[in-house]
Amino acid sequence: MIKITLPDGSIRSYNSGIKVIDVAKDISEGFARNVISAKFNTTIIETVTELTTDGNLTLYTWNDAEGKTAFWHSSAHILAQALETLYSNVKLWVGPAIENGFYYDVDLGNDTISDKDFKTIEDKMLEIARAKHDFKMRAVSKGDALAYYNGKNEYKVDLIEGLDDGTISFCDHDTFSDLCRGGHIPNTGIVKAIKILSVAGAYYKGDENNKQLTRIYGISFPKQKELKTYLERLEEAKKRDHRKLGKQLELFAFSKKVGQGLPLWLPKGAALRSRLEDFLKKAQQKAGYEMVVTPHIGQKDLYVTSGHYAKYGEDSFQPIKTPKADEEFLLKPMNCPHHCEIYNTQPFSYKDLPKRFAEFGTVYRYEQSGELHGLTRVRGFTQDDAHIFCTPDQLDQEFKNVIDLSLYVLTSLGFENFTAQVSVRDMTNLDKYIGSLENWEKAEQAIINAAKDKSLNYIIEEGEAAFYGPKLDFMVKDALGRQWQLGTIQVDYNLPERFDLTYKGSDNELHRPVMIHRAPFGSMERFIALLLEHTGGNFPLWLIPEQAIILSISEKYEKYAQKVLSLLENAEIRALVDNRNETMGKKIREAEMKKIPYMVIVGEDEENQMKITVRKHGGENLGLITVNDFSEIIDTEIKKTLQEFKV
RNA sequence: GCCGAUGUAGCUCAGCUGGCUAGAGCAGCUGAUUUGUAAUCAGCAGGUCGUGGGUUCGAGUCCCUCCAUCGGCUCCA
Repeated sequence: MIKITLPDGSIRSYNSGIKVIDVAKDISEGFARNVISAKFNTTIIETVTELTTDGNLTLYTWNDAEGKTAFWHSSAHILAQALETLYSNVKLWVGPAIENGFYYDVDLGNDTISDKDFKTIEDKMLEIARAKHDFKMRAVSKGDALAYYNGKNEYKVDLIEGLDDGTISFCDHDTFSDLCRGGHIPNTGIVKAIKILSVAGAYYKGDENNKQLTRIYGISFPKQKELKTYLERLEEAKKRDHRKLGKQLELFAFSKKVGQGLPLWLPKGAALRSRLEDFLKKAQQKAGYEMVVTPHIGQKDLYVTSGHYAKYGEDSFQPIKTPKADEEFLLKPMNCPHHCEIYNTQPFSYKDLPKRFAEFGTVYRYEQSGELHGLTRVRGFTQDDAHIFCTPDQLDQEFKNVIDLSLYVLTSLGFENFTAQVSVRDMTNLDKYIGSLENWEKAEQAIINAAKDKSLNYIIEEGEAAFYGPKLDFMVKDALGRQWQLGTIQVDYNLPERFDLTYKGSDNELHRPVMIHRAPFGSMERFIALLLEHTGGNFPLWLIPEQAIILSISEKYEKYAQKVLSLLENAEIRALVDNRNETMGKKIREAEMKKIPYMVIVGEDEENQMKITVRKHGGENLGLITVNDFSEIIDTEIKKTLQEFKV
């Protein structure tokens, strides 16, 4: 009898139906344990492996993350075999499962792969899959493993050299063998549908000084139908792409002439953006921030003092020369140095702190051209920046306050599925961090406590902290599932030191304040991009450029339409009139495509009764109502989505 | 920056293996129509086919350069 722990934790016992195919060593979590590849009856197992603990078998199915990982990792093996068959000089590096699918990094020698070759690769993979080869794990000694790859594949040799003898295993299927730590489906036949998605260059070990390998991305499924659904979803997601919507809704544009990565905000986009700024300004004012304004450039010396010049100087925009030979300015890549200098304009006592300087500060960074991406990654962008200068004792409370503000911002705009990434020190390499151990300890605890306290969905990333302090970043996914960082909260012990910032303590001695960098939106550009993708362009009513469009049934009602417009304007509703000589059907269609939330229809009936007919975006008809009623509907909806920030 | 792909009218796209004055729909303009909940009809106008060079009797189509965009890599708000 074999007991099976199901993914939900429940245990089921079976007398038969499980057929153990193979046992090998699995080192996936750094320790050896037995692995059993199993078949369950013959049908259910589209499933996947196989972990034994205390003689129990944990069965993962296609619906578990672990199951998908094993499924896709196994698919990567099939891809590798296909590539070895099709390309004679191929050298394999690694082929892991990723969130959606898998990839394999290979050195193709002199061969290249382009999307014209995808079909051939897919066909070869399907051929291998259909043959139902079993995946078999096999423990191999370090010597044997090295001997196998020596002279044939320097990448694998390099990898094996870093491994401990006794932890090395291979996976075989058909005539194909690959160094592998395990996690497979029982056989290749379970993979029924395969799509090669793209090729890309990827640096060996992710280091851009190394050779660039070819990375082939693919996805596979146990059923053809699932592949079809997946590809359809991908198509759907592309429709929500902020670049497409931004053009369609006339929010922003790019111009080759202005330069890549430099967005131009069109009237509607600019209005939306300033509405967002006002929203945050209002909350920040309540939270005790003071607005400041600083120039877009600064002397080179400013960034030498801050240390940014040494770090980014080479990669930034070239210095701006002036008629004076020895004078140099830089476009500002960040606002912090300017804000430090604002702090330095007057002496502060501990009673004055915290000081919170906020600015919508536009910064410029010379990002690599291949990195630019719509509004999410640009070369000129505006941060909703603020720097808080406080005493070490105030850090805890300030951090909590900033999280409150960030949460207010994110939830007010409908972001619910965000994660918080807490970046702390690499404890094995403490030398690279500046600031006292005690302060770091305090700050890291402050962040983790705050994250717990606010019951954030957070993960702790060790070693991800900047050299100057720990941080917490809010991460959000775009329409295609790519993660982006939005808001950020960073503790900084470095700049106060470099700019020699001080305050007078109760002991009449000078002390060093702690600095917090924070930006709840992250940047206006990226935030609006992700908001576009989240809402599909159906922004909250308080934010959307046009709240209502007045559609006249015919040109005969133009006067009445204009009258309604002025009434709506008086009620502070953003509206426009479509009085073109077109049919109602067409006007509605266009208003729908522009995603205008309310369509106000005026014709003979409306004019006679001094009322309006209202249709909501999507089709709901609110019937014949007065302008006052409509105005109240709008007010109510806005109040529902836009709450005041409470300190 | 690197690997791969793409670039035809304001927008979305056709244009096969190189062959007459480069096409369509939408948007625009003009006219007709005066419209009741997702496209009224007709006409007109609109393009140095991303840029520069090359091959050819002939290039939107083939080759090279550069620019921009897209998918990744490294980096990051």
